[in-house]
Amino acid sequence: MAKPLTKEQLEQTMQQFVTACKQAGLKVTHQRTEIYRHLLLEPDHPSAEILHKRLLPSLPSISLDTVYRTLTTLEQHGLVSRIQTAESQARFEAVYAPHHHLICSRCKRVVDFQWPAIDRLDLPADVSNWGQIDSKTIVVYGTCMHCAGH
Amino acid sequence: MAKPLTKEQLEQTMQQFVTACKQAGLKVTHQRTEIYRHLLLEPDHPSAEILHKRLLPSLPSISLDTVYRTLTTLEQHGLVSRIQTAESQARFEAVYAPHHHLICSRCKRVVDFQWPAIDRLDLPADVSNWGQIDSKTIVVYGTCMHCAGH
DNA sequence: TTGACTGCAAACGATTTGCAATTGC
DNA sequence: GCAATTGCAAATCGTTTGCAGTCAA
Repeated sequence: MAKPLTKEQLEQTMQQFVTACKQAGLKVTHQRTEIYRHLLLEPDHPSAEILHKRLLPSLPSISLDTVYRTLTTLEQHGLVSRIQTAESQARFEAVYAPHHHLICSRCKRVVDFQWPAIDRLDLPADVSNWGQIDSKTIVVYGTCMHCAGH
Repeated sequence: MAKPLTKEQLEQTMQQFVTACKQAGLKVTHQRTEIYRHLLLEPDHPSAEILHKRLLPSLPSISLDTVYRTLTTLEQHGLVSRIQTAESQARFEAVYAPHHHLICSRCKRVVDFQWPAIDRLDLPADVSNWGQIDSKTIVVYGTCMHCAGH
């Protein structure tokens, strides 16, 4: 279900990120690459605050508002997505292959899963009257094994 | 896609609400019934603030914090649900039949739709290793007809 | 060099809280 | 009458913003 990137995949994705930034007219700053790299390294949908804490050891001077600003900028350029939870803090992830979310109601941890069968399935007919569809994501709520006890 | 309640359905649902409150040991206050009634009357997933504005004509003294507190209380008792959007303000709805959400990226309006085919479908096998599933909801992002232009 | 980006501090908006008065049971 | 609930005001939390200095191109 989870998918840690290999060293090569990480390098390659970082290269693509740099290219995408340049194409978008965004400057490739140390802060931006580090933020993106950490999103890839620990793809557990961290909040801006958590991400900031993770960045401090390698970038002691980075400020929380830069993290916020960068995530917002990258989101606007489709490189990062802000995910929908019922919590107060927003959570972020690097954009990649279509996937869905399992959210534990207790620990609030978000885990990705794939469900190709759904991705292929067409929405009900009457939805097409509503408008133009961009994405569909399944959000599953429950209690994870860890929280359930054993 | 949308489903306004008939007068009888509204009455009946309100009765069930009162019963559920009593069963949960919650006092049936005027504020609580009005909040719940308005969620049923205009099932457009209002934010606490919008709901508060709607309540003011009939309950001029109701405060915004009571609306927040009540929604949180009712949510804890499973009578209301807080829905997941990528916005800063939370949105709420009365709990009822399983349904899914269409969210317009421009106007942020949330519309319900049914998709029984999905409700029946089992999740991928490996998800069962994750834990106990409570609910699954599809969140569809796109641009509604109204915003798209014609 | 120069405009985009950053860090700082202060502002902001959404939501929560402590407390005294009020109300349902 | 008593505990739960409310309204008020103030506090809190997450996030955004103005500004002056800094850095990638």
